[in-house]
Amino acid sequence: MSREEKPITISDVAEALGVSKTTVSRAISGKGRLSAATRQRVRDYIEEHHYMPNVVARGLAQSKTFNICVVMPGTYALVDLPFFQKAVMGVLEIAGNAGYDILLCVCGENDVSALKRIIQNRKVDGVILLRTYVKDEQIEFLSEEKIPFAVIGSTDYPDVLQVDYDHETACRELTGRMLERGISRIALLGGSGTHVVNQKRRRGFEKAFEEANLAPDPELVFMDLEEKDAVSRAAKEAVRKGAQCIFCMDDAICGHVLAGLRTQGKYVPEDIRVASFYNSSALENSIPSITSLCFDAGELGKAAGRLLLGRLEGEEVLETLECPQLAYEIRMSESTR
Amino acid sequence: MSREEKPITISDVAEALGVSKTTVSRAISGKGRLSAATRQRVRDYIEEHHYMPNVVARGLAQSKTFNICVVMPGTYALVDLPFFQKAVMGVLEIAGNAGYDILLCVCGENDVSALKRIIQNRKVDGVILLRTYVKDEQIEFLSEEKIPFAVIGSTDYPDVLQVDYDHETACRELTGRMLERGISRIALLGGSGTHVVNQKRRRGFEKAFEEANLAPDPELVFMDLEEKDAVSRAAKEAVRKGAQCIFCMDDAICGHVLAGLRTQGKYVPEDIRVASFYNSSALENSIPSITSLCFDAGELGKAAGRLLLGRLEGEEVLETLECPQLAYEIRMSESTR
DNA sequence: CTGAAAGCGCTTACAG
DNA sequence: CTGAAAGCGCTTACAG
Repeated sequence: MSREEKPITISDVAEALGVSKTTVSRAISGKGRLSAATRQRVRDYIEEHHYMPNVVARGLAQSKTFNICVVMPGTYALVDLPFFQKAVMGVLEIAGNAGYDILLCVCGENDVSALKRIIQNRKVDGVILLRTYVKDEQIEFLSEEKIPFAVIGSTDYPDVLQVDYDHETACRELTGRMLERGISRIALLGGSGTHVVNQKRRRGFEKAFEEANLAPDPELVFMDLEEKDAVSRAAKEAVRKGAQCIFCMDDAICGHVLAGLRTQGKYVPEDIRVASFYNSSALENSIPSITSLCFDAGELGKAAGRLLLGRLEGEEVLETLECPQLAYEIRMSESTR
Repeated sequence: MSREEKPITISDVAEALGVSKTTVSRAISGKGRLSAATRQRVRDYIEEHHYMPNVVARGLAQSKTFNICVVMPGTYALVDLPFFQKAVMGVLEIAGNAGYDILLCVCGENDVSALKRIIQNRKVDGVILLRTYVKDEQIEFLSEEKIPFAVIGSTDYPDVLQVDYDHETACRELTGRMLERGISRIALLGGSGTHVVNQKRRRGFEKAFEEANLAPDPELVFMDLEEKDAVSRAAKEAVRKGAQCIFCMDDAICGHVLAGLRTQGKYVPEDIRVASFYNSSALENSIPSITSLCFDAGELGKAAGRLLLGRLEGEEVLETLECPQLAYEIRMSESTR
């Protein structure tokens, strides 16, 4: 079936079989009554002649596209993180199984124009956001437009399908373990505070201190570190101020911290300990191995995919906020010995 | 314009203006004669009322989708490489500017079923392959079906739009530089030999030796290294066999080599030198800095996007094979001091 | 310069 | 159980 000899259509099938298009359509979709005999006849023919319904035409008739939009964050540094790549693959797997495809979109925190265009062009049936912000224009827009969507990450906006790990608890636990060992001069290096996940991580960090009747040294908390140099400087500062340990909010920051420390001739864990609130292949080759929190980005992608598809296909009742508490893992390694 | 109050259609516009749908359609597309006055009237109305044509309907009428499919390689290890991520972003930028969106697809070297489904569902107007194989089922399928497509990487299949750096020359040059310095016991560690790019790299490596009237030690060539452990073992072997330098075919392999050497207590470059045929953010934090070949994956993505769009929009004459020789960079760093 | 009408390939009330 | 017909929202010969 090459492009020249035009693809066979539902009319061709109907004609060949001496039935109506209606019948063929029903045999395919399974909707409406149909004698088992004719249904089988149609299916056999279709099978034999490799007929494939034109999804676009079906979409027009049903106001569906069988596409879902996945929105990646626009910040250059972020896009590089294996996290998003893995999450997309997770969504892809679930969507593919249900006959949906993935339309890619990149949005900045303050520029949702790409998403708007896709929605207004009606190219997709639903959307999955890979990252949430405290004030989130994407969510506001999608809610306003009443587009079905799900987010990876948490949000306080009402009625949104969301899936996330419990970052706050995870960070609290990891921090708690260090405090138990009497290590309390801990520096915290993080990215943008406008990301919900970074806020949760920070909150978990602080909670662990509260529970131990301690308080983190504000001088050791460095947020909004958006690029490599800023991270290196913060790491240097932390060392200078006598930090015993550096907590990194994600894998990218951790990579930069490790590089910065090596430049300074500081050894991990002898001179200073290091841990990361998110592990990834970016840290995989590190020696020493890095103490870190392990989350499965692929699982998040799958969960978000299932949530959205349920909303798309299932009963409209599924209006509830959902948040499967996925199980994270704390991996204690050489870097905090 | 929320989803409840149905989106305004071309008929609504026509009715409101007291003209025909034909006229509205022409005012938008710019095709066909139309008085400047009415055209302006239509455009003003559209602007004011935020009318957006339904791209799906237009697609059905024109047999177009305004989507292009980007095919990522399915191998787990590969998907992680920043290269593909960057390339996709490049395509996204070009496609977006032309009003096209990106449909994502993952294909294994021997499993093109995902691509087939997308094509047979007529979800896209064209395809971009991010990786080529010596025997390439994707290319065979797309050629057979007469689907417009472009590839990133080289191929010997006839009549395919392709864009690539000159890996062979680049690798030859880098290898040559080491040989000039009298360093000739060089190990080569590479991934699958079924990838065109890996063959080119190997060929460049060998050519440099030939030009110097030397020959590489076959014992120091390790191909088809598909996972971390295999790479580590190969690195160990290379050391044991007295290699002065290890060339890594890509960033992932290089990362594993560096980790493996550190485990063995070998220092770079004191004990052994290391260089990589592809640089990426994965190596960015490495200390010492790594001698490497630098290619811009984003540029490749953009070039491939332009090629395909030209083919899609432009004259059908554009049947020529094209291959802009993009300029690579050789970055000599500490790891080969 | 402008429009009526057919068509893109499906789906789905409505009849029978 | 099956079909004729209208409709999804556009585009495009063909007339005028």
